[in-house]
Amino acid sequence: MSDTQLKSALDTLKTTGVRITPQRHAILEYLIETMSHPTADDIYKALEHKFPNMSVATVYNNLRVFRESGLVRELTYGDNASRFDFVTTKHYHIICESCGKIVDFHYPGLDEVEHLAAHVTGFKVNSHRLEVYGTCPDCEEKATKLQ
Amino acid sequence: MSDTQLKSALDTLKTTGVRITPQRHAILEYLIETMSHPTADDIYKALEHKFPNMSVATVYNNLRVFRESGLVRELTYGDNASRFDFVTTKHYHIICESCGKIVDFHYPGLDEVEHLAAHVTGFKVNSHRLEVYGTCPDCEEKATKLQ
DNA sequence: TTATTTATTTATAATCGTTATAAATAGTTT
DNA sequence: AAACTATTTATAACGATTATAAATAAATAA
Repeated sequence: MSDTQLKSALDTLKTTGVRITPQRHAILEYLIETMSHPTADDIYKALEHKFPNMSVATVYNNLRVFRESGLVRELTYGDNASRFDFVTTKHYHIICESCGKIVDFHYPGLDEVEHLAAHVTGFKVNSHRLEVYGTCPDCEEKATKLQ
Repeated sequence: MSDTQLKSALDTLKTTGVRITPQRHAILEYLIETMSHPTADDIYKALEHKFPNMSVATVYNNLRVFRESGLVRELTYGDNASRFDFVTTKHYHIICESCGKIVDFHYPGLDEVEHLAAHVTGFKVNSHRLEVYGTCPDCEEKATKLQ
């Protein structure tokens, strides 16, 4: 299944005239197979045994290429490093404020909010961002144990 | 009305034992009276005629104090500068992807999303963030004129 | 095939928002 | 007034990201 995802992603790149280099292949592969939401540096470190000479800039450059092709979503967090997410189905994120863990959850699209916002402000709406913040079960348990 | 907002904000600070310095007063005043969502640097520049010797660090320090007191909300945008918003009523933001303008809009709290997320992931939920992205009327008009 | 053009990678320096640090100043308490 | 504490200022440092230029690889033309 993740194999077909990779193939389809490579196809998308090919049809838009983006060359598939070994580095790009590896970054995509890693993004698909990992269940985490890695930073650029995570990816860089995960692949350094395979590409000892790869530059961080290459990771950033290619993540931008993937983002522009719609294959990857960038999750930005203020001063902290962005996290990157291979786009599969539409989902939202819940983030642990204690350890930073990001977990996916599904929710029917909030079309209503978009419509209301468009109506009230006169904007032409493109998209929205929704994130939920809290404490994950692990951190919650640790916190209660300490008391 | 913004006068009572300022007074109540100063009260909040006083009761939590935070000193009210001229700089803090001015920053709060500016945040309340401006209808924009300024960056730390915007605030710094807006007040430099009044406080020629004020340091940028002072602006950042005090915005952090205000945030921790719950008076101010920080809106983070990846690599770009954070924007700061005096907390009045609960509202969401719609952001123009062309010029960066931020406009407020109201929407009944998305409690349902929080509940679902908590249920599905086992997290203890604290808050959420929702933003809508699009093009503001001004930029939309400019875009159509160019064609 | 070889030559030429173009895209990509690498290495490194630069940028920019933000924070840390330490000295100077102002305010509070004794 | 003296001692203590909070705050401001000035400046250096940090860390994520981007810009730059040279080196390399791939694609196309001759």
